[in-house]
Amino acid sequence: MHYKCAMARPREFNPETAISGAMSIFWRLGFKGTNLPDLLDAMGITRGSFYKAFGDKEAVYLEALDLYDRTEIETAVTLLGSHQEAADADCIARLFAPREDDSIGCFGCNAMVEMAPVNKKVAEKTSVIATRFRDAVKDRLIRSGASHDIAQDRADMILTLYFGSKTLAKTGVRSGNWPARISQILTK
Amino acid sequence: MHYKCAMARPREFNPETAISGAMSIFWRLGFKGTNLPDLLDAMGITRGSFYKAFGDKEAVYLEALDLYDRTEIETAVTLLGSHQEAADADCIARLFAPREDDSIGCFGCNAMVEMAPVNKKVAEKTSVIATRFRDAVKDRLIRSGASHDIAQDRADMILTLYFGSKTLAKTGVRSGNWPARISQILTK
DNA sequence: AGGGAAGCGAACCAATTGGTACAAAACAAC
DNA sequence: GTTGTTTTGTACCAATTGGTTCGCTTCCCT
Repeated sequence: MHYKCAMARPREFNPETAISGAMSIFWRLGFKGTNLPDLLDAMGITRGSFYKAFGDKEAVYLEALDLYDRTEIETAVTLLGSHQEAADADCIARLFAPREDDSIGCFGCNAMVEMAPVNKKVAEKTSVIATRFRDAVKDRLIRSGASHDIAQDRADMILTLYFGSKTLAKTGVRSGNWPARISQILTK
Repeated sequence: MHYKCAMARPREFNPETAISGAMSIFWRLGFKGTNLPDLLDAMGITRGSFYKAFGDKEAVYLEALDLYDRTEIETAVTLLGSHQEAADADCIARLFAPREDDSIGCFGCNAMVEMAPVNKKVAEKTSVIATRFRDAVKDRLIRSGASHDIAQDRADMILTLYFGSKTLAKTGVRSGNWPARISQILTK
């Protein structure tokens, strides 16, 4: 007789790794632009494991967004939180630096545009991500001595510029010299 | 015997009106998010007419982008070109005013995010649209006495803010008081 | 009036979509 | 080794996808 049997056959894949693969392809191709075969390929698992472990495509997309929040956004928030960096402007401008492939943009921004208007859960997550990012900028400015209102206003501006620059980068439209521009904003 | 017969049976629909309907639904749902039945419904025509008149779904999407350029963008460019409006800041801030339904964002921005990285023609058109918009801002600032470099920089900034604000609006993230912000940018 | 060119719309199509079923396989506990 | 439980992978599925075919209709032109 048995009382419990925690795990019969162990997983052959690492869920975190699989979600990371999902994030990559969703980031590049979007939700509707990614079909199951390609998604499974990117995750390195087969259909059976996919549906058993995660439920369905939407659930994986939401998990990918969570991972994005825990990694990319977290990195940015941490960077903003550490004052070892030189000036606020340099620290913030670093967030605007070009990536390996600018045409993929920002996953959060992509999700906002493609999915937020038609999927409440995505709308909620992307809204939280944007707010978290903005608040990290705001908190840093407050710690640097800005008033609450000034910090709020500048953080709003920087968040908006961030999303705009990531969007424009997807068509290859260059949008100028960010370090100079950010410091200009921060000095009014 | 006949030599030419330009048109046997006349169209029962207005192509411009049909494309306008296509623009509406593509704007709201995106390219991949719009299926043929719904697209045909929005255009008010049937499959036969659709493929005969336009070719395929992609061609209609490109036509819709052209229409967007000729109407929405043209309106903005014209507004920027007329100096009957009061201050530059007020004129530009008007472009940031909320629309009936903010969750649809800006069609050009949506196209940039969803399609530009995977469709060269869309990338080209959206790039042209963004550039045209930016140049209209720049030209206005130059006409108001700004130097070329200053005008270029401020127009870049405003374009980026525009795209960012339209993206953020899709999740309902409010991004503040635009008239004040624009005038702040224009006065350095 | 009648010939011919074009628009129209429904029936049809192959391919792809996301998702399920189920048998074989792998392991822990006994 | 046997049993029980879970993962895995393939075969399968219905529904939907964008697109084509083709007979019927419309109406310009002589």
